[in-house]
This record gives sequence, structure tokens and C-alpha cells, in this order.
Amino acid sequence: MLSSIIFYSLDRAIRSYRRMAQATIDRAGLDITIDQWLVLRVLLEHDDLTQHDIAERVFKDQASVARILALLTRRGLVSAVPLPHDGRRSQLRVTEEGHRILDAVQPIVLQNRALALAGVSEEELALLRPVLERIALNCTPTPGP
Amino acid sequence: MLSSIIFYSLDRAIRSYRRMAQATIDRAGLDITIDQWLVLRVLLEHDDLTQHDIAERVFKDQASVARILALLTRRGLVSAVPLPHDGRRSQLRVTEEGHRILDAVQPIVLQNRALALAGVSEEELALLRPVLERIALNCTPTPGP
DNA sequence: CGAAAGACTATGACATGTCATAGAAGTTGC
DNA sequence: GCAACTTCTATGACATGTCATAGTCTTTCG
Repeated sequence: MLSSIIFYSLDRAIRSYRRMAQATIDRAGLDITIDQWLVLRVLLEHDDLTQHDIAERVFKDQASVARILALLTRRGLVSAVPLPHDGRRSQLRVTEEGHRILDAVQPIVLQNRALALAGVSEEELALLRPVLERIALNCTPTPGP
Repeated sequence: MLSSIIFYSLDRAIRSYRRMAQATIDRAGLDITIDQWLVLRVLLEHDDLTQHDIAERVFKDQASVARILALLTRRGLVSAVPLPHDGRRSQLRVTEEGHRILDAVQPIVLQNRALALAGVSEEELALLRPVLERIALNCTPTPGP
């Protein structure tokens, strides 16, 4: 039955893409992971988010985001300055070096997407998206009352 | 643009599914992960595969398979008896306990798939699969000569 | 035969996923 | 203003993903 393997195909597609994408970034001599890049992108556009907010945007766990932020900070791609009005949080900003990496990765990501979607029409993509979102929704626990 | 978020949707769909699936297995009191279950299933049907063969079937790395097999063996779901004709390998077999777990997990997995695909038609699935396989193929490095 | 080449498994190192929780800091309600 | 609750971050524990490589065993070939 089709449904019996659709999740396997899903898994395979996304993992193939991630492997390929990471490989192109590595080959370009850029020392950053896909996941770190994702978080860095979010920080570029919003510098006032909690780790939980960031996690929601990149669909990760707060714990994962905490570790990724620690790595980004350690590598000097993000600066963290304690916020005066909330002792728990820090002001996170993409550094100059962070901007350089973002700029260098951006065209690679675009190329990767194009490569991955070669031979896939816009119509097919248009059909794909609602199905994927339906699956995600079906699998998301309803936040009980 | 659609293509700019399709991979995000893909990622979200498969992760949502995996979280939900693991949660149902945990709730049933079964001490096994999705990935361990996948490998166990393969062993049930083929007991003469190398780790590399298994890895291909479940689309994992050989190193991951090695660790999963070690866990399955440690938990008594798989037995490993050194092969006489090849000192590197072992004969891997699903134990009684392994069979019990497989039997217990099977209906849960079927339910999970149905739940995840609620509201998705067979036609949509039929459209989805070739696109996913196309993406996987596009992202797979051609084994050079 | 014996050495080089290849196959197979195990493991180190690091990043991430997930759950759980500790510890610190803010908020609410009385 | 204090206690209870909530929010936020950090981290421990364990599983997996990925790359690289060590160590063992097999096959090949000169």
C-alpha cells in the first residue's frame, strides 16, 4: 500500500537533501552546519526572541536551540549581551563574521534548492505543501484545555 | 516562493510524525525507539545482511546501525552468534522478546500512519511519492566511475 | 605463500533530537 | 511584600546522524 511507505520516502527525501546541502557548504570551506545556519538566519531578522520562540520558528527543541546558540556564540558568529530588564536572557546579535557566513551560504542554499527540485514543477510543489502541512497538523498534539 | 519553504514543510512533517509515533509507543509501555524498531523489522525478514546492507535498507549510516544493533542486543531483542565462515560478522536473529515487541508495535504503527494521513487522499499520496523520490534522487551523489 | 587490497565492525568526536529537571529570575495574587 | 506560579536558560542522560579511522578478517593477485 502506498501509505505504508510514504513516511519512508519523506524521510529519505529530507535526509538526502540535508546531506547534500551540508556537503556543498563544507566543500565551500564554510564552517557551519545547516541547523546553525537556520538559527543564525532567524537571529538576523529577529533579535528579540526567546530560545523558545526561536525553537518554534526552526521547529526544534529549546534544548537544541540552547546548544546551537552556545556554539554560534563560541564561534563568534553571534554576540550575547545580558539584557538589563531580564536577568535570564541576553541580547543576541549576528556579528560581522556571522554576516559574512550568512552572505556566503545564501547563494549555496539557493543552488541546493534548485538542484534538489530539478524536474519538479511548481504545480507539484503546490500540491505537495498542503499535504505536508496536513500531516504535520495531524501529528501535532492538540494543546488540551 | 513555494520552493523556499518546501524543505521546511518536509522537515516539519516528518519530525511531527516521528514525535507522535514515538509518543504512542512510549505510552503503550514499549521500550523501543522508532529507529530500533525499523532495524528489528529488517532483521526479521533478512537475517543474513551486513550492517552496510541494513543501513541501506533503513537509509541510515553504518555507524548508526552498529550502535542500534548493540542496543538491540544488549536489550535482548536480538541475538548475535559469530559466523563460522566469516570472523568479522555475526548471525543476527530476532529473539522471542524481539518478536513480542514487534507484534506489539505493529498495530500502533498502523494506527499512527492512519492518524497522520487522515484527510489525505490516495490520489494525493500517489502524487506525493514520485516527487519525494525525485528529490532524493536529485540529492544523491552519482557514484563516480 | 604472502603482501596488498578490500570488506566488515567498532568506536571516537562532535552535532543534534528528545525528555526531564535544576536553577535563576520574573510575575501574580493575596 | 512574600509565597506560589510561571518563564527562561542551561544541562544531564541517552539515542541518533555523520565523518573518520582503527582493528580485524577475507579476498585477490603477483
